[in-house]
Amino acid sequence: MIWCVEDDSSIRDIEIYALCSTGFDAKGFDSGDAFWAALQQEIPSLVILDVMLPGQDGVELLRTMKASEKFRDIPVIMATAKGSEYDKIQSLDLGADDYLVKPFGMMEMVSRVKAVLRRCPPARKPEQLKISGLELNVDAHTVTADGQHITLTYKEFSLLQLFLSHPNRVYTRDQLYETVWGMDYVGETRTVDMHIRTLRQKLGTYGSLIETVRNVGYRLGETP
Amino acid sequence: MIWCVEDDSSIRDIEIYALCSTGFDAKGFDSGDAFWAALQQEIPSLVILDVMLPGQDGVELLRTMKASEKFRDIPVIMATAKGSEYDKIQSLDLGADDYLVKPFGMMEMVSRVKAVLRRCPPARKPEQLKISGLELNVDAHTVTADGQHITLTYKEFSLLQLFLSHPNRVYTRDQLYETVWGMDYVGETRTVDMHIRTLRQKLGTYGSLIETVRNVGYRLGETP
DNA sequence: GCAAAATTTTACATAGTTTTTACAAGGTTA
DNA sequence: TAACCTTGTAAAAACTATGTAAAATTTTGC
Repeated sequence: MIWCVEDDSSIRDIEIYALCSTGFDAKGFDSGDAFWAALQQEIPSLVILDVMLPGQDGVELLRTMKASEKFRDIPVIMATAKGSEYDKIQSLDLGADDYLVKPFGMMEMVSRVKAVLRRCPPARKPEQLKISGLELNVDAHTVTADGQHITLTYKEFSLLQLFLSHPNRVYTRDQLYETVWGMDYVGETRTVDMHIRTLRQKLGTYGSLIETVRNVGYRLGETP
Repeated sequence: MIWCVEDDSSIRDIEIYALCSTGFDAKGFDSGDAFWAALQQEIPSLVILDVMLPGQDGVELLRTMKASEKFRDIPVIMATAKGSEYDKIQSLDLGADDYLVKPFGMMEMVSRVKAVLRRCPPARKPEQLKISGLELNVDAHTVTADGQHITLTYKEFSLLQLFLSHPNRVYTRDQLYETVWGMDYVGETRTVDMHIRTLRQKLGTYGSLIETVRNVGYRLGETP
């Protein structure tokens, strides 16, 4: 998914059209604010960012993105009518991957998008789930609390993974059983409770993050 | 080491000067042939390639490099007076990482070099994999532990190579089987476990680096 | 084609995990 | 407060994945 942030709708539409007809999936935003709001929901694979924008300035947005752990790795191509060397250097040194000066050809834009993406695809980072000092690494299948390694069994790990992927959400025992055990929960058994217990114990201080919701199930709170 | 391939010595010298004064290590070549000859000896970390060159044409050189397994991954920035969109697209689609149109500012060039290198992290050579005292050489197909040579069979070597290429990551038996054996793992067979065992034995002290993740698979830890 | 090496299968032991059982503790409701 | 229900806790029982050894099979080198 490629995002085009550009206030001039005619340019934006052409960009999106050019990208889509090349086989990319593209979406447009007419202001920095709209872009920033959408960014909280979804991570695009590349952003074409206009410098002169209503709302937040493109360079400011770039600076904020590169300062953020979460958005740092999103490739950015700046696009603007400001073609001075200073402008280019500023953006590139801030972390932009390329800089296009308007008016630019759509074919060139597409080629540059491809060139940048060619270098980025292995942008896969290890899937990490984290809440306060509690970290779970899916790839390594490890859990650490304040950097200290914690040994969990398979079921315990699965439980914690489920909780961490949806903090604050309450899971009934049925749901937990069906998700982690992959079977229907027929009822009278203390298996889930048992595992919650051992998990809480092993998590030490962070064990209290797992809250009991009486008559419903369990939930992972975000604050200790 | 950054290489500037450019027949105009005044431009070449400025480029080299700009790069060197930024802290890069730069070297110049005045013809495609000289560049190509040097390439057989050493792999630069980036090449700035002029299009109009005596001897071999820059675009031709680019095409040849990208067709070669050995040189494919070297980042290339094309630099030329030919600024037509067609020229840019051609080079970018051939695999160039950026395209500079002369006359360009040296500061911009340096920023673009940095931008490209940022995305092509370390030109890591995968032929030497190492963890603590355990070394695996892909080219020589040898393994040493604290300098002591260890004889591994083909499967054992492949397994260890896979582990070393992604330390800490857990591999399920399915994944190991599919990667090393190249077939679908149907299930009930102890083949993988068996090979893990012999591998552990042969690695001696380092055998304990291969950790069992119960119900999941195996992982190569980074610390003994 | 034979011997040696490598690989795979088989079978069993073992260690660790998972589940069950039983009861205690703590809330909730009448 | 008592009866009732839900959840926490502990230990034992049941179970299962993995370690291990040796035999069976395939591949390789000569």
